Parts: sequence; structure tokens; C-alpha cells
Amino acid sequence: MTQANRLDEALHNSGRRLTRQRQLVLEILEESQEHLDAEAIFERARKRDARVGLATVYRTLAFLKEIGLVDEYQFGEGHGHFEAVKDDSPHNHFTCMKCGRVIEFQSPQVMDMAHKLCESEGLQLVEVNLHFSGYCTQCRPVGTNCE
Amino acid sequence: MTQANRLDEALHNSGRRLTRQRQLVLEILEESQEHLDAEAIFERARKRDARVGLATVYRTLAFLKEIGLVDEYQFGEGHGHFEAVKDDSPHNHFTCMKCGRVIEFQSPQVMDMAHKLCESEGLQLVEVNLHFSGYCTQCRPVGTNCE
DNA sequence: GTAAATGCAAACCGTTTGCTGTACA
DNA sequence: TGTACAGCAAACGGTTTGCATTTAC
Repeated sequence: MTQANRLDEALHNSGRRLTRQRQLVLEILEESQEHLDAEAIFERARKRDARVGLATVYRTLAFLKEIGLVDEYQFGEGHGHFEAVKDDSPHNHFTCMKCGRVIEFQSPQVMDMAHKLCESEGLQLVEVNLHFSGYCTQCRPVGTNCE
Repeated sequence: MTQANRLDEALHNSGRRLTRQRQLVLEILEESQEHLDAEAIFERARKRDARVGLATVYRTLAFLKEIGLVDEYQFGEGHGHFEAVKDDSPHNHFTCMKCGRVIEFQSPQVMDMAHKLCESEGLQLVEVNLHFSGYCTQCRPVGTNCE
């Protein structure tokens, strides 16, 4: 099922409406492979259609998260970054402390381990948030090894 | 070396001063085994000494982080939680989505894995942020297993 | 005595909300 | 045509900053 179908279905099921703004925000997130923040989404939306408010961007993002089409990530800067949910398995992020680049990686082992840990403690795990910071290949001081 | 010694040394080395307020904030964090936020620290500080401002609490926390005596954690609520650095190895947190309880756990395997991952990608890892959310032993629905 | 640090209040920034008008179904 | 949604601006909560005053060294 495509994201557009999913959107239609979620709208239909909940008596909500397909608006220009909702389409636009989802489009922007799908086209971008980056991790845009609300302000960046707002700017891009404005370029295509001046009749969009920042509050609507936030409301739309909340809605898209609610229906599972968008994920929000915090990279420790005190504001959210948004990403259209992809079909492949969940992933984590590495942020370069110099250039700010965000690198995605998958680590099924972490998820396994997380579940084992929680099982052994009697905890019911719902969400795993794993985020790395450091220096990317371009920005790391020459000759340093990953310590 | 005790935390107080470390504080003295850091102050001395940087030409900074030992103030009532800095001692107080560090004391509060050391006595508490919780993950206090700035507001909670401020309230506790006020109880002991009314001449303390919230801005000073924030400035002091920034300073204590800078010299490595305090760590800040984000639990996805949009504000920081602070913890005096302990001597034992780094740890991670599990937040109960119902009662809000924060459980600490250690997982050297995660750190190992993180380093291996970064090595294989040529990334220099500086910080690992691992945070779990879910339901604690008391709050999880009866009969559910950790899925 | 003189920096450094404080308290206060105002500014800040990302996000949310109330209200009135707009547009989707 | 009715109700969900939009835009705007004002409120919000956590944090930072500017400035006059205090205080550690």
C-alpha cells in the first residue's frame, strides 16, 4: 500500500478530510530524504503555496504521526525532526557534531538486545530510542580511530 | 577523588569561584538518586536557601556539565533531567509511560556494538544515547509478555 | 579591589491553543 | 450545508540573556 493510500484510508476511517496542506506536508517529507524540522517543512510548503501556516504544519505532523505515516526524532537539540515512515525496518541515527549531517543505520542487534534486557527485567518495551553523536568520515580528525 | 574535590579542582583550574549556589546544586544532585529537572532542583534549592534564582540553577548545571560532574538526559518530554555523574560505568534509562518512573540499567553490550558499528562505517563515536519507553513491572497490563 | 557570579525580568525558541473564517465532503 | 480544518496571533513551557548588584578571592 502506498503512503497516499494509507493517508486516504486513515482520513476516511476517522471522518477527517484531505486538505491541500496535508497533501503538501506529506509530499515534502516523502520527497526529502533528510530529517526536516517543522520550520524547514514550513518554508518548503510556503514556497509551493503561500497559504500555509506554521500551526497547520505542526497540526499536520501530529496527525501524520498519529496515523503512523511519519516518525519524529529528537537529536538532542531541543526540537523535533520528521521523517516519512519507510517500509523497511526501523533505523537509528548518527549526528555529526561538526557538519550536522545525519546518517541512518540499521541495527537489528540493538533491538534484539533491548528486548532481551526488558524481558529479563519484567519491563514491557514499547519504544527504543538510540541516537549516536560523533564525527563523520569527512569531519573526524585525520588518523583517529573510533575509540 | 570525591565530587567535591573535583569541583574544587575545576574551579581552581579555570579561575572560577566556589559559590553557595554551586555547592547547593551539586549537593542536591548527589543526595538525590532521581533524575531531577531544573525546576525540581530550583525548588529544593529554594527550600534550603531562598536566595537562589532559576537562572543560576541553569547556569550552574551548564557549568557542572562542562566540568563533567553532571549529565543531562532527555526523556522525550522536551525538557532536561540532571544526574550527578557516578563512578560506575555509563548507564541508560527506561521510562515508564504510565507512572513516569525512570529505571536505570547498564548495557555494556550496547556500547560494544555501538563501537563496532561506528568502526565499520568510519565514524568517530563520541556519545551514545539509548533510551527506552514502555511499562514497568507495576504498570504493565497483567499477563502480557515483553513482545 | 576587581572580576566572576548572582537575581531578576525580559527575551528567546519551538510548539500549542483559541478564535474566526474557509473549504472539503 | 455542516463540520473539520485553516490561518493568525497570542499563550505556553523550558531555557537563555542583559544588566545592575553582590560576593568570592
